[in-house]
Amino acid sequence: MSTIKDVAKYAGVSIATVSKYLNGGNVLDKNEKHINEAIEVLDYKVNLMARGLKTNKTMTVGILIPSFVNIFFTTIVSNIENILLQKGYSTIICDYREDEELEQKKLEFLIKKNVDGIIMVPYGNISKQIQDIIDQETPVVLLDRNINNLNCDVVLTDNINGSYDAVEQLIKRGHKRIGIICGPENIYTSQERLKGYHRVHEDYSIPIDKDLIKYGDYQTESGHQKLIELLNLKDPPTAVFVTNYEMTLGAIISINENNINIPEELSIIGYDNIQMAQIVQPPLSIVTQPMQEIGETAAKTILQRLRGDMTKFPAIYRLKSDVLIKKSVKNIDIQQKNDSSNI
Amino acid sequence: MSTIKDVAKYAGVSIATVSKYLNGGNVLDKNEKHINEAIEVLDYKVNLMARGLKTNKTMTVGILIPSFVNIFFTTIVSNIENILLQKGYSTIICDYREDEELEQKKLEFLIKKNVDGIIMVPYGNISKQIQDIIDQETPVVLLDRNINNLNCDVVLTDNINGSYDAVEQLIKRGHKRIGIICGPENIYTSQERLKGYHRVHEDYSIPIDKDLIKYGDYQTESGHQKLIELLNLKDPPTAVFVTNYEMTLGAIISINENNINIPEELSIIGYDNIQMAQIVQPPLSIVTQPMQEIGETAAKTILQRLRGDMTKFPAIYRLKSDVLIKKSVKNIDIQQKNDSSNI
DNA sequence: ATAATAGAGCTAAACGTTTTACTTAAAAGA
DNA sequence: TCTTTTAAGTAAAACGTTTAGCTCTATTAT
Repeated sequence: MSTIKDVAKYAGVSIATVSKYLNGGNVLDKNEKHINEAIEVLDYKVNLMARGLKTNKTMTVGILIPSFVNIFFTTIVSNIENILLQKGYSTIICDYREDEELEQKKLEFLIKKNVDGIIMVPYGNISKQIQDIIDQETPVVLLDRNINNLNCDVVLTDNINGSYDAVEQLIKRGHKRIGIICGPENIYTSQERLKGYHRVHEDYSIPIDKDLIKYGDYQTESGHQKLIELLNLKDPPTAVFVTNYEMTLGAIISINENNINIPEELSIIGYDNIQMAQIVQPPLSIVTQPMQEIGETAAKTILQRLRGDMTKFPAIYRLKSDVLIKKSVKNIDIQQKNDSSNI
Repeated sequence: MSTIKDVAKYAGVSIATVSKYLNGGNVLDKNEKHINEAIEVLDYKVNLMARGLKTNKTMTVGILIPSFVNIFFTTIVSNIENILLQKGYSTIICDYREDEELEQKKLEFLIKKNVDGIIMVPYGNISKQIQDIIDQETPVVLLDRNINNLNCDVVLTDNINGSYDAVEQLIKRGHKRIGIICGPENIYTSQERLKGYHRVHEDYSIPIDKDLIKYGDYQTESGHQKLIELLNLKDPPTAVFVTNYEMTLGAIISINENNINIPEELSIIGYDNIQMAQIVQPPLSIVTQPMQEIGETAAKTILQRLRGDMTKFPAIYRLKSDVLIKKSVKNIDIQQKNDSSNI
């Protein structure tokens, strides 16, 4: 492996001149030519370890997500990675398999690796560690979930209004008993999505039956389980809103297992992931999040901070989600009138 | 940030002694105590750049996959990452979005990052680059796809027999006109899966109708498209074998769009990903690959090579896949007899 | 008692860069 | 023409480690 020394010797200039040129400095035209030729001939590649040692930069961003097998997060990561790469940054991507302890360990690991910045989806009780990292001048961008009382840039989806809009669509189609399968009570997105459910009920003056609110754990199996619980209620809901992708999958499995006729017997709105929405019959209504935009915003924000630009810190980006209503939702206004006349 | 110098001073020993201790050397008990105390008090963390500069190791493995949004590959990556992390290696994971040019660029990027080894799923015409990398003593492990005439460790699934077994199940249930949706003709797994299809037909002395062989591109849309083409044949197949996850998804979409009754009108066997197999009604028969084992094997192999152990190079690991037959496959032996008696 | 050996510690050089402070040459100004 | 300014080049130190080769002390063998 040839070094900058070899290049300098070959080009007939000093090491400092080569280094200067390599880092965008001005050199005489003839020297530029010689240096370029030397680099070409010697197949010179800068040693990033040596450079990093001097500059105290690794040109690396750590990314920490709950799971590699969650298409929502990997889509975002793919976008982030591509943007950062273009700017010369590489990424170390870790998942913590939805494990609080592993989350801490992997975060430590990233710090030990001297990453210049971190983009992460927080999960457990990790705000102190994050604060320490920020205090040591390493920028952090939070993804998807906010942490209160933490001065940190964060990119969120507007979960409250996404949820609000979805449930509103159900209400407008005559549904009054609407089940919701939430995530864990202590998770940010879960709280927000439930809040949207509450608000829209309030705004339309529809009382909420506590039995219709089920708390899952954002995993497939809990979606499966909680949907059955909803169906087994004495007075079951006419529609169900499932608040993440995995649980939606679980709910669909339940529906298939029990041969429930969608939307005749039950209307359903799910969350995320358009692919699944397409293969389910009838087409599934969903709340979609702007995954590309989330990735872009996170990447741009960390790049800004890495540049040393701390304007508007801490920045909160709250991106809009979209509600796509398909055939999995039934308009029951008419039927309900029939029902009441039958009584 | 405190350095090894600070630790040495605090502990009252030389830098060399601290370094030796840090790297597993023996020191006097009292010195060990002092050094540990110093590390604790000063919150010392070894500077990996400096270490890397000296040792010429980055303790980093590059991983290159076709797509971050492909659950087959991300599952494998997750397994690899976790094993490598335990051994102190970090990973730089890249995807090339099924783009030959990007594949080359990202591979170069990994090399520029001085990774100690590479695990990758090859795609385009990249054997020369890989050979160069191996020649420069950087170990490479190929995943999922083999490249002929390249001396390189490789971890494969036994695609031929996986495909053979799947189609055999169809034949045993009386199917004689079996459609196959293959991947691109130039891709290794695609060729192997088609080979299995050919072999089993040969072994059961069933002639192959060329019209029943369709070449897709391993993307969702081609599965969608090719299934329709199969259905529109004058003499359509009674069963279809779809040879990867995305195309299976596409095929399911077609089936739903056209309200085709599975398995009454068509039997189907898909590929990979158990989650989807569960949400489809009736339950989908699939060929599953041992993703955990693939990841483990790849990780262990690269670790072995990084250790300098070159026994049995180049090693070829050929792991078995499994065929799960569910209700999406119909036994048409009886019906066929009826059919013929009706003629 | 002395020589040989083993074990631990130490000094100093090296890894490949960047960067500061300085030198030199050329261009501009008086 | 002589001085000042500007631009480019250079020597050398520094970044934080590892490691070869040496010294010193304590133990073992003779």
